[in-house]
This record gives sequence, C-alpha cells and structure tokens, in this order.
Amino acid sequence: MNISQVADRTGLPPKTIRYYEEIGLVSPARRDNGYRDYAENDLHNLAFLGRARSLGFSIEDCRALLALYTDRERTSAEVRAIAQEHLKQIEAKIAELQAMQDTLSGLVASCHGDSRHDCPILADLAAEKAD
Amino acid sequence: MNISQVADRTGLPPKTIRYYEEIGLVSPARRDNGYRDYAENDLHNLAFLGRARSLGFSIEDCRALLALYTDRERTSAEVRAIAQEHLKQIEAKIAELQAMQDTLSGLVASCHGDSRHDCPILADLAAEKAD
DNA sequence: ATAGGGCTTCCAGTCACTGGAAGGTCAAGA
DNA sequence: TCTTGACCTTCCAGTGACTGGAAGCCCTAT
Repeated sequence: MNISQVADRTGLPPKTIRYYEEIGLVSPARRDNGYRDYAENDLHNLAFLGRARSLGFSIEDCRALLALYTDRERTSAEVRAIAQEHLKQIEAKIAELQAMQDTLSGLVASCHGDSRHDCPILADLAAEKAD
Repeated sequence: MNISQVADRTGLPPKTIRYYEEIGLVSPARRDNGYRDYAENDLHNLAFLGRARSLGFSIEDCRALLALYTDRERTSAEVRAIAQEHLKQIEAKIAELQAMQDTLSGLVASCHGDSRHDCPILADLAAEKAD
C-alpha cells in the first residue's frame, strides 16, 4: 500500500507518517522503485499511534505504549503507569490554563474596549508587584 | 544595572532576557566593556513582558501589547481584541485537554493495573474505528 | 513524447527558549 | 602582582513534533 492510501486510512498526513519512520516508530517495506509499501500491520500501528497522539501522549510515550502493545509479557500496571502520569500532566496543564483564563476573563470584562485610551488590561500587565 | 540583577528583579532568566533583546523586545544600553546596562524603563518593560508571558500571550502578542502600552494614542479596543482572542484560544485548549482528560481518566479507571496482561487502555488505543 | 500526479530525499523553519563552550572582565584576597 | 572565582559576552546546537518547499525520480494515460 502506498503512503497516500495509508494517510487516507489513518488520517495522518504523509509527512507525519514519513517522520514516524524516520524516528523509528514504523518500518514499512520498500518496493524496488524505492516506494514505501505498507502492510496491514503497519497501518494498524500507525492508527494506534494516531489515537495515542490524539490523547496527547508524547512521541516517547507512544513509543513505549507501542512496545508494550506488542509485548505479550507486559503487565497492565506498566501501561497504566504511563497513562496515569500523562493524566496528571494534563490535569496540571488544565489548572494552569484555568488560572490564566480566570485572570484574563476578569481583565477583558473590566476593559470597556472602546476608543478611549485607558485600559485596565495594560494597567494590570504594567503593575509593579507588591513587595 | 547588570543582567543578573535584572533577572533577580524580574524573575526572568538571563538567557531569556538576552533572547528578548535578540528579537527586539528590549534594547538596553551597553557599557564600555560590552556589558548590558539596564535602565529602570528596561526593567519595567521586561516585567511587563514577564507578566504577559505568564498569562500565556505569545511573543508576538507581547510585542504588540508592549507597543500599545507605549503608544499614547492606542485605544483600549485594540488591547481588548488581543486579549479576547487569546482568551478564546485558551478556552479552546482547555476544552481539548478536558476531552483528553475525560477519555483518559475513564481508561485509567477501567485498567486494573496489576500483573495481568490484558489492558483496556491498549485495547482502546488499538481499536479499529467504527466505519 | 509528454503531462500530471505521486513518490523520494534533504534542508529549513516553527516557538520560546535552554544548555554549553570559549573567552573577556572585574573585584577581592594572598 | 597574581590568582581565583564569579560575572559577563557571543555563538552554536538542541528541544518537540511536525510542516513547507525544492529538486528530482517514477508511473500511468493520452
């Protein structure tokens, strides 16, 4: 199977698929003309990677998860540890963004946003920290 | 004022302060020996940048906000537009992360996480999409 | 024979820093 | 005076996960 068909079936751009090969996540066969030739198993692994990426796992997490996936001896504890750590990071990121959101929405609400020159947003940004 | 004092007073690392100069956000004077010499105004602008960055504004947003800050003729509408657009992005990002969080926390909860080999997390990642 | 689309590789750019190397400068102490 | 150590400087490279673009080969249809 050619790369553009794999792209269609996995939803991943061809560039990304080539990149995943470059960093050793997949190793499709090659035809005599040099074209990549993807087997069903490659397709399956790429779909796995796409799904893991869409859940926000890093490439290195994806590499580990894919290795665990193909390892019959792995324990579910190993997988869960990765997922739980990732979940923790996501929760931390959400909290950070929500703090920004709180501050920003307050500032946006307090700014009349018209043609006048005074602006509470800039005033806040410029405020000296209380020592 | 030397760079390390500015770093102490703004909370920004010296590397970052030099980087901000490289991309034209600040332009401190130089001493005869080549050392950067920061005035109070530079310090103030760097603190402004640090605060804006901590609210998640991109460098280009920060550049625009700093320009507006020093522009007596600016309107609060211009500032508010930048902040509101940024707020929208933050809200979108939060929604995206929360979707990941929902899925992941469900998967983590469903995985017993012991020495057994079956794992709902991997099963989900490997699942074929319903066509 | 040619036109087009698809495939290949390689290089550079993204964003906002961050680490490290190589070397100049300054103030304090022996 | 010399040395030590903490500063400061510039420059180069790397981060993560792609993405865009150029140059050129391959394949199929007309």
